[in-house]
Amino acid sequence: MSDSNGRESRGKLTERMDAFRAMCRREGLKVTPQRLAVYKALVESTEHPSAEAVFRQVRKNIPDISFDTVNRTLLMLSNIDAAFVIEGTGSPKRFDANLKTHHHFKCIKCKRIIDVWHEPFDKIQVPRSIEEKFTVSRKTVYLEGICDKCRGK
Amino acid sequence: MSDSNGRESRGKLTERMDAFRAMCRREGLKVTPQRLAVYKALVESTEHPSAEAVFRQVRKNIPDISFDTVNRTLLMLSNIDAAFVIEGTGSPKRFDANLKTHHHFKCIKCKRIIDVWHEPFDKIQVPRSIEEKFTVSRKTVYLEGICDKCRGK
DNA sequence: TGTCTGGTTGCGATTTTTTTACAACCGTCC
DNA sequence: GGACGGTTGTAAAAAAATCGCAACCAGACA
Repeated sequence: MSDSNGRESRGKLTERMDAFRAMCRREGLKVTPQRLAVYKALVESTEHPSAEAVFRQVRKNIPDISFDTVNRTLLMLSNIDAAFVIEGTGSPKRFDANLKTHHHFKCIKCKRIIDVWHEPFDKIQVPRSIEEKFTVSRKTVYLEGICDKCRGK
Repeated sequence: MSDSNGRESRGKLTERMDAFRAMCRREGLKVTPQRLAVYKALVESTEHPSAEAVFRQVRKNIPDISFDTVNRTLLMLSNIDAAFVIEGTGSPKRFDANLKTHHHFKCIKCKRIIDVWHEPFDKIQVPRSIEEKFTVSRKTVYLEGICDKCRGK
């Protein structure tokens, strides 16, 4: 179950953590406290955080974790399709563990990334000419511009 | 006029260069040999090159140009809407001077970016809820996956 | 055409972001 | 409980982007 924003409700966190453990085992990856903490931080964030931001968050609970481990774990998550790197036009990489089909708007001023929930976007059909040649693993609508907070300036 | 790929035909290069001169003047920017060379290299490329790649190309004609100038010029081009930074999920930034509405497929293995020309994608409508709050300056469909050349491996 | 002015360039140095190497460590399996 | 092999932390460096400044030159005007 999810709320109107499509975000998993709080009670589902335990379930997602369990599912994550299962994914790791399925992939032959060890379930370590660091990985659990990184995944949890990403799932709980609504900010589409960078590795640096996840690092800051995770460090509150595991002060000795290294940035490298956080970064490697995030890349691992996108490898096993437990999360993905958000499309966008600049560094640093930004991550998202919300696997429900949705889209993004990115403010080019404040770099904020806002979820866009819009049925018609979900239904776009990849043309056959592409589907025949390429294996499309991700399709999404990407919007860019100025957000409400930055527009006033 | 453009061919079936939407790419400007060769004979139009002079026109585009003239148009670029005009854009610079309109923006109060000086027309320098470096800027002309960078813009020309980007227009002539079909590779959606990175700053580094444009740098390598431009250096063939202007051996003493600095990377910094190339990079600054590319960012300038996107500022005046003569080009844009391509959406995508990793560094380095990739640029595109083809302003005709089109979309991209990016191969996550070889990082190649392929133009996607597909009418229905051009017609997607930004939902009112977004349009009311934000100023959308760019909207595009972004596809990601494995390209034909990488699939065999 | 010569001169002036302010934007532009090239350089060097820095910051930011990402990646690598490797020894110590610790989940997992038996 | 013990062994194996993947994982972690550390330090270092590679990759990418940015900054400050003196010399330079495109554009404007005489």
